[in-house]
Amino acid sequence: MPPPLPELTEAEWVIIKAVWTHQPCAAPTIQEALAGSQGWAYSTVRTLMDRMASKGLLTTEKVRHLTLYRAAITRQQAQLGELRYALRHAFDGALKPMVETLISNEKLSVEELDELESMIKNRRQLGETGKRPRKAKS
Amino acid sequence: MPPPLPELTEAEWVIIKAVWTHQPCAAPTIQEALAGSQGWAYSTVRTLMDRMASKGLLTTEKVRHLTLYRAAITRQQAQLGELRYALRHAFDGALKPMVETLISNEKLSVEELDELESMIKNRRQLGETGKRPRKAKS
DNA sequence: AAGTTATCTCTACAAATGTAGAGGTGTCAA
DNA sequence: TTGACACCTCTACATTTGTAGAGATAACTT
Repeated sequence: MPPPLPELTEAEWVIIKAVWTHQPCAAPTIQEALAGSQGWAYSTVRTLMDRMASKGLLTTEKVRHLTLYRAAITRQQAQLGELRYALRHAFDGALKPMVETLISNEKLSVEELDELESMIKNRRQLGETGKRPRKAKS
Repeated sequence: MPPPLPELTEAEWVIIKAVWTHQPCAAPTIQEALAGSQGWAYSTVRTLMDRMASKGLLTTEKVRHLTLYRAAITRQQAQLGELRYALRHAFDGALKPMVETLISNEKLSVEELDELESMIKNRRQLGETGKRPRKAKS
């Protein structure tokens, strides 16, 4: 079973992003894809991928001599896992301060601010009709 | 020198939060403060704190026999460090999708949505007058 | 069939992290 | 001046993470 909301290390992020792009794929494919940015040896990539598979982050399938890998979690799950980690530890679960910190510390164009604003409006309507996010557990 | 935007491990978060609350403080104070929630031995707490000090996350000052600890970074720095990690790895630096994910996956009351909305309005004004966040580097 | 190439498996090792025991030393109260 | 107590230092060990070499095996080419 993949962890529902995983936390990935730096190296794992690098790997899984390449897997999302290339899957289903073999380890050498990933090694080559990352050769430029990381310069990792084949055995490094392979070890990382196998460890990720035993953690349930990737799945493997053996086709003859070849091992095919796929991501066992979606990008959304991984993203949410990372956010929840920050939310839990850095903000004690308080979402508003977290969003505040983001908005006030990072650069956003006026257009992006517009889009966020309309997202919020949209969101409020769901709230007022009593609808709650399906995924929100806790 | 403290790292400008640190990333903390789970245990480090637990420690530094207690230090923010109690500082300046001795290791036994923190150990006692966390006894209920963590049940860590004194030497565990002490080792963690000393490692954090050598990483520049805490400072120490020796008063006679006693070692006094203080946080070397503010809560805001630590929070931002955590957020930047997520932003960099999970969202490839794209802030808007990150905020979107947060807003659409987590629960926010209508009041909180209101507050976020007015933050955004406020933010937009800064943008339009050409003002840029002082802290935003990159 | 033999050589070359692609892939795999196994093993290893350093650094970081989580956790703690054992024993030393300074301090204060009797 | 001797305990008792508080706090300290040192050492240790398992696990996770980052990184990779060496040698085995399968597969393709001629």
